[in-house]
Amino acid sequence: MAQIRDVSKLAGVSPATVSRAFSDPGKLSAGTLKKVLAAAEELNYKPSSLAQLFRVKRTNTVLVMVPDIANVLFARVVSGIERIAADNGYNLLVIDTKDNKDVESAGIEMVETYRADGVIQLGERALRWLHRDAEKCTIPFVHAIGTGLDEAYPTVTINNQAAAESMANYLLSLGHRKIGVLAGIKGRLVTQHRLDGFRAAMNAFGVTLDEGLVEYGAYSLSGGAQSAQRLLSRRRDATALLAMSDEIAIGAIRTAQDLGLRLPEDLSITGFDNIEFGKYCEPPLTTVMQPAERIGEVAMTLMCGVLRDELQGEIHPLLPTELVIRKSVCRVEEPA
Amino acid sequence: MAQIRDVSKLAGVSPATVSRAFSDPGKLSAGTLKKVLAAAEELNYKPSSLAQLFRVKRTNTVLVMVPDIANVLFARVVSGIERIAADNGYNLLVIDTKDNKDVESAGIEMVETYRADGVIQLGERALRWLHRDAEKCTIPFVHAIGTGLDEAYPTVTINNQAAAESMANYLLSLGHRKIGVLAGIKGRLVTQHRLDGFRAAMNAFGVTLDEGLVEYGAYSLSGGAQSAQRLLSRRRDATALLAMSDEIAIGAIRTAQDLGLRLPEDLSITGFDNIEFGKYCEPPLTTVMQPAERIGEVAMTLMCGVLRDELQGEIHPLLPTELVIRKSVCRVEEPA
DNA sequence: CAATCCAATGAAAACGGTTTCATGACAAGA
DNA sequence: TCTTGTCATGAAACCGTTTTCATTGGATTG
Repeated sequence: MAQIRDVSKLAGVSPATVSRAFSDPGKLSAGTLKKVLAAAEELNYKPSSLAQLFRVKRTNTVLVMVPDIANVLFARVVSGIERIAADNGYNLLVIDTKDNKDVESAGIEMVETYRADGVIQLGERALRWLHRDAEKCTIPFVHAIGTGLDEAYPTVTINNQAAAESMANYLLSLGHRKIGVLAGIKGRLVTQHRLDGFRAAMNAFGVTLDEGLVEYGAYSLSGGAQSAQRLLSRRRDATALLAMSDEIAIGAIRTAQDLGLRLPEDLSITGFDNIEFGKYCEPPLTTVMQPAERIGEVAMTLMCGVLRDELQGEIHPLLPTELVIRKSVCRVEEPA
Repeated sequence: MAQIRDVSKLAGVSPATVSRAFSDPGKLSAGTLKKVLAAAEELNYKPSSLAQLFRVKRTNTVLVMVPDIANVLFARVVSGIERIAADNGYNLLVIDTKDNKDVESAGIEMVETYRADGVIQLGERALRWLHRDAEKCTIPFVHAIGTGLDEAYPTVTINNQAAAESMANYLLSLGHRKIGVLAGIKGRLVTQHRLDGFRAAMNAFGVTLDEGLVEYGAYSLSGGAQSAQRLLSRRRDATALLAMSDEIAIGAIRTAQDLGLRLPEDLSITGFDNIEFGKYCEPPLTTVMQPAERIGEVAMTLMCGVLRDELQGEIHPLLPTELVIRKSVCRVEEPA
């Protein structure tokens, strides 16, 4: 590969001039610029990013840490991040953390050792706190699909509590009182918040949450199928199941159907996220829309702000969710 | 951030020694090593990747170009790539090409300008050929989920023709003769190959493909729904629909159900890929398994081979597929 | 004991750009 | 005409490592 020196020689100018021809063409006279560009073209010269980045000590790269890249929701968020990153000339380094603490903390190191300018983390834990000296950890950091709204770093997520509450309200308004909950993973804050929202809605309706009707499990199809299996084999009095993700819901639908239940007549089921598959289920899934791509876009936009040191506006945006009513829920006859 | 010079001063050695303490500790005497490590620890020194990489002219990074990162199948392949990359100390730069030629050709430039050591491309077009001088384009390149088996660079994919053929055979063996095809995008080679396999199977059974029964469309849920809509509104004599992806199939199931068809009694439907959702459909989808994660793993393994210049063995592996029989297909009564 | 060899280390030259600072030419203003 | 300012350009320092090559002292060999 040709180097700047080769070009400068061929064009009869200094390396500095060649450098300027690429980084700040306005600084050169028209004649020199043309000469340099011609020489560069002839030698097929392209500045080495490695050398450039090393010199300016920026990588133009942001690291995205995903708990599971194969998960539909996360993949959509990444897609949104990617779009904005591309628009702003950033590259994306993607790491699938597999929920593993060690690889998460490696992320910080990547910024400290200049492999990335900042990190966007998706999901529960804010890896920032894994740093041995969290208070002093000042790397550019954005947390998406998480929960820490009171943190110093930007976060972008939805109001999980309110979203769950609105879904519960919908169910309640249709007469459901015995509502089972297919919760996600037990310790998770998201799970907690959504459960809180559910509880709040129930309380407002004067009914208290029956702990026997909540079942925890993985945020996945099989997790949903299993949770539903456990719940349904224990309790058959629920008229509706509120699942904490569409995947859980779809898994539950499978189980319910295998158990011979008619949906939604015998059992209403609701999801959360609004992934595309929900629309194609049988019955089509009633759910709450979470703007996944948008979350990614906003997260990356915030990251751009941080990196350019011109962050402005809300740094804890709460993106709007929306009830998506399809056919997996029906009215339940009020007991006489 | 502390630099090598700071550490060397504190430890009372030369920068070279500090460098060796990290890159090749065996070269140092036990005493010096301990001294250096202690000094580094005290200053919280970590070598700057940027400087290291610049010096050695490698990035330890491979670029992955995905047509659509939010697509379930591609996301799984990326997941496989990621696993192997992590195991081998490589980072992954991910670009969502959106099927856009311009961003695809930018990928080559990223290698030429030292932003990545090589590129793995997923999907149809081998971007390598976008290079202005393809023959001379010698960047490390691996093509996955593509088709060019005769190329000079490694490829990893499945035998699309054989896979489609086996599915068609299965359908034929159950008595189906009027089989509709929900093909993917028309120009695509994958589509072509799968169609070839289908045609071969039909011919072997002595029935010729009815062109009126093939419908092209996007490889997506909505694409499948629309293709099915078009096909079914035109022709109602098909007893089975062979879809070229699970998403197409699931979209078609929705359409068929909306049309009031009972599945599989009135219409059998088959998919392709074996994404997880297929298992949870109603009816559960009969499909052909494509080992997505494995494809990713193999692709990255090949890339490691190329980068280390020790490529050995088959460079055009054809990964095994497998018929996954569930419930979306039933036997059709032979006409008397 | 002298001659060799080896292991441990340091000095300094890369790596390929960017950027600062100096210089010279030329135009405008006094 | 002399001064001042501006613009285009070049020389050289610099970014933080790695790596080559030279040096030293101690161990090994004949």
